Amino acid sequence: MSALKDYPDKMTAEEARTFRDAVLDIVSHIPRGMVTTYGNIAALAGWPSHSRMVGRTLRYTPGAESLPCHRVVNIEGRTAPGWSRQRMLLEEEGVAFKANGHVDMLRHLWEPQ
DNA sequence: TGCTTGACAGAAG
DNA sequence: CCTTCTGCCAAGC
Repeated sequence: MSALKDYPDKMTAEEARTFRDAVLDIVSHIPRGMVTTYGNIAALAGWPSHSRMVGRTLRYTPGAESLPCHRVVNIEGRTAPGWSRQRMLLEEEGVAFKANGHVDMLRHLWEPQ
């Protein structure tokens, strides 16, 4: 039995560039007052197992600061460790946080069709 | 080449 | 709810 995945398991340099561009494009389309998750972005970009790469891309790609990357949280609604300003930015656009400090995902999760 | 480190996800205790 | 562990995979050392 061949255990083939429905997506490639490793990226070529060119695929990595395509992935990065897709991630940045998706992030740029997140509406005000909404958030999405690393895993969701990775899946939309065509690499479902690369959620960690999404975070890496946003953190280290020059120019990502000009995108609404504060609207990216983990699937539980937790904000990025060591970036307290993220919560501030989200609250400014009306995103509600629960008592446990997580984003209320039921109200603010954005999932494009 | 091999081990460690994460802006993750999910499960376990 | 919180911490820790495992699986994941590119990057750094």
